[in-house]
Amino acid sequence: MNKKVYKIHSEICKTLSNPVRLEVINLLRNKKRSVGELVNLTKISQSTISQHLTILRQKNLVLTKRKGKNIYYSLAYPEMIKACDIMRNILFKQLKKNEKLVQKIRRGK
Amino acid sequence: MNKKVYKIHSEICKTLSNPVRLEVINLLRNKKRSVGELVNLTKISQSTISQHLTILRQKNLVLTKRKGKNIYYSLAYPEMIKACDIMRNILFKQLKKNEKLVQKIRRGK
DNA sequence: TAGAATATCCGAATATTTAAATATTTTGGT
DNA sequence: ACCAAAATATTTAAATATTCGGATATTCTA
Repeated sequence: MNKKVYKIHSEICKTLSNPVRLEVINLLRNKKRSVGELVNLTKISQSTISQHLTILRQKNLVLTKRKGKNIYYSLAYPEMIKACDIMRNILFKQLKKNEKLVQKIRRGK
Repeated sequence: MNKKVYKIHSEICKTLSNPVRLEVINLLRNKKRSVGELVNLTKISQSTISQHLTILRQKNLVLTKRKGKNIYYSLAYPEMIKACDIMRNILFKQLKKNEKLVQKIRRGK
């Protein structure tokens, strides 16, 4: 595999490696949402949300469509959700393992 | 979804958002590999490879097992590869779209 | 216990994140 | 067509984080 592929791949991952952007992506899972909706749903500042949407747009991970006063964002590649879900499952497995470890240590005392 | 989940998820993605670590993960796709093997296969400095392996270990994304003089690394969650492959497919789709765009612009001239 | 394999420390260069302030864009009413 | 207001985007700068390889340290085996 060409090194350039890893570089580009890493940039996609970097785009996903921010909690705000992951929350936004998750909110776009099956619905288009306007910027204002995303601000309300996340309770994150308009400026911050807009900046993160800009990043997602620049990386071509979201699409935009104006409807009246609002601009609606949606996922450019809905299969992105699958990748996120796999990672979330791994995350949950890790948490469970930690729980078990904590319990073992407790019992060991 | 709890904000903490997005935070942890973002840390997994951050761990993946480096070309060296992605190359290592890809090399571990179906084989255990020693540090030296990874250095030789990637042509990346021993120091750098080791630092990235440390990060992968800290995030519990790889497992280690000593065999003689070598320490062999393997994937803790082989399904991680699926997530990577989905992202790589998205990446390829994006590249194809760009190619097509370039051709359109060329024809338009 | 020497030497091979791997890990850590360091510091300079670079990148990311945030919200306030400000700018831009577009609508909807007249 | 024009204007006020709503919606969204951009700029800025300080705080923080990441990355790299050389130098060095540690660990383990034979």
